[in-house]
Amino acid sequence: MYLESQKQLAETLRDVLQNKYGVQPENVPVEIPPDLKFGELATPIALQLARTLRKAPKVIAQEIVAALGTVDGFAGFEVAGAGYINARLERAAFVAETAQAALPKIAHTHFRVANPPHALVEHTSINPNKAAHIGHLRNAILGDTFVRLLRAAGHKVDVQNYIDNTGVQVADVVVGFLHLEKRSVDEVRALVAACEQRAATEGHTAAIDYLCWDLYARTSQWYAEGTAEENGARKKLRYDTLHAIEHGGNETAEVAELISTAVLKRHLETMLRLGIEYDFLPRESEILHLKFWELAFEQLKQKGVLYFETEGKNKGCWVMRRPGAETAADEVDEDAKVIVRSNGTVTYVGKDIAYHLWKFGLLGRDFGYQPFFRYADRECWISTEHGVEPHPHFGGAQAIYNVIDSRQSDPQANVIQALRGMGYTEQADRYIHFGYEMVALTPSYAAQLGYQLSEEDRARPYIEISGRKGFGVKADDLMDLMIQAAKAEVVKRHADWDEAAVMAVASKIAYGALRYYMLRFTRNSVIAFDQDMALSPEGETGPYLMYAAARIRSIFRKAGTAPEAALAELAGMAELGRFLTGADDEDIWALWLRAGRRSMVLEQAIATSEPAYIAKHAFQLAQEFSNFYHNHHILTEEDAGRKKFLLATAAVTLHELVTVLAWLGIESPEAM
RNA sequence: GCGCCCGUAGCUCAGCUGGAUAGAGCGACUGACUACGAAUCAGUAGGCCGGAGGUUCGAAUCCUUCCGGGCGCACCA
Repeated sequence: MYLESQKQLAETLRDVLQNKYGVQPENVPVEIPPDLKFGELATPIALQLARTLRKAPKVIAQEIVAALGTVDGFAGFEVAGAGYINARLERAAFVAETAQAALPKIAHTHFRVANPPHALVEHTSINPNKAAHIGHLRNAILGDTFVRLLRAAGHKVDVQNYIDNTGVQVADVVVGFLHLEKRSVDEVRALVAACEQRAATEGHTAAIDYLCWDLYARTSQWYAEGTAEENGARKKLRYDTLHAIEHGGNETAEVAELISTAVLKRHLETMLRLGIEYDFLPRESEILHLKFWELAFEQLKQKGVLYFETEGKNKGCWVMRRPGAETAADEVDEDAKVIVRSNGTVTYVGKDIAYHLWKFGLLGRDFGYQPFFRYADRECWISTEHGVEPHPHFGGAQAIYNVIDSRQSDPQANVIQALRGMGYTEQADRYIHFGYEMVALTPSYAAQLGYQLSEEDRARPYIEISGRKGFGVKADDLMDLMIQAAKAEVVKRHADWDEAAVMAVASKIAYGALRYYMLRFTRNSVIAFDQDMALSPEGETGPYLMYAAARIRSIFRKAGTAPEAALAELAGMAELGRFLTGADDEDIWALWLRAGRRSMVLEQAIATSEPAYIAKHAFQLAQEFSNFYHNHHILTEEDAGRKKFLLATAAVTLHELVTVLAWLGIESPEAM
């Protein structure tokens, strides 16, 4: 609602400027003033035009206000400060329309886009060789939330989780199974099956991903703990194993397939706990076996992006210029990125270029598809060499978002550079590296988890999770710990609830707390995770937001009416203005204004690829409601009309809060 | 050496395309439950926005430079 008012004012201003001064500024800024006393919208346009029009800003502002006259939806305009134009909204109309928009039927048609953009979001992408950890959770939660935002805005979105099932990390656990533990293929197969059975009864700590977590650590250690000669042989074994897996069609590759598939299933289960689902799982093995690279290589050579180096350190390689590289034409570009090695094999970036050509539908070849994992209402597909028919089609997107941590911005930039060099500039512009910083632990939480910290460590703002130092938290363990902690709080307050009820609510609180904590920080800020901070009922946390919603629901239970009914009643009320103009009513107006701000915040969050804006918005909404709740007693209000209005205010808050929390992937319990 | 990110209140962080008195949470201190859930709310203290130049009517925001911190820069995946 707010967004519509803002756009309308900008348009009207544009007309006025054109008619009166014959100017067409690139953009007409319409902002939200720092304080309600300045109105609900404001523009500094007169200040901007002062120079070109050679007039005092205040004079221009007055002229514009005069020319604006009356505008639908606005109560008036005034000149303030050095030359601001402040706009006051027609409050009653704004409230009525915001309430209307919250009614179910209208809400659904609100964001129907005629020709929806097709976006592809890739996130999670965990090496399928061990259990997911806390860092992976930030990736998946960020990606999943962004998917929800795009879908809320009416985009068509495919969610992909890229699986590197033929990489060194998988090779390492395969080395562990075959050479440290000396198991045969059949033994590994039996072990995978046994783990699955045990996990079904004993829980996920008995599952294959937990087992691999330890084996992977042991193998990594084993590479370095022998004599120099032994270690050399072990390194060779590692790369021979890797190459056998890449090549396929042998027992080593079969073990890799068994392990990576079983671990992948576990990752999907882990993420499903947080409501995170995928549409398609493209695997590295198919990119290799379906020879995506050969097609890409032809294109790259043809378009001159790759050239064969005949001099210098990269002699004998096919290389590509790095973005922003400047070298004279006759000089050897020693800094160039190698795409094909002198032995003829392709590097990681090369494979990634091929994969991204596929994403944009520019490769001319497709994966085979087969169903892999069943969700409540849909199927998750996986790539395969020879797929089933019929199958859905993925790829060919107009825009892509890669949720990958910031450290990988260099290879990402190389892929974008290659696309640009091939003339796919539009695609390069819509290739978004959705980067984010790492998740660490607060020193106190690291200590709580049992890690030994030095004096120096304790003074740090955060403790980095590091395989080398042995700091790591499995995602499932973390969620279990959080549920236990939440459970203790729920039991304290609801001694009469049965175990199932307590667990259901405790899980919602734990998952919501976790998701909110991962989302409240902007992407390029390091998160120092702390369970107690995330679960705190006070402050900017998930539980605080859920509590606000639970309290509103409680009001409606006591009032004996439903939020929808309260909103519907408001629609029929006349003279809403009388509830919005009193000296004590400013906080109510502020709340409606916040409630009407949803689409504005959504647009901003998508434009900047920053889900944290939504988290912030949800918090402010809850906070303003709590303020309102303490200032106005709803159920004892004697003025019947005013009581209805207060109830509708609570109803619109609940509706907005629940909607926005759903975008964040957070469910709020009825009571907590 | 080159490139990217960061430096805002005691701590952790917001601050939208430059705009009105720089905000929030936590922590500290004061208050508010015989009214809808106190897992709450209200208030107070706390800031030369890393330093210095510059552009602008206007800079936490843009440019230059320096200081301090983090991360990248493989014929590894």
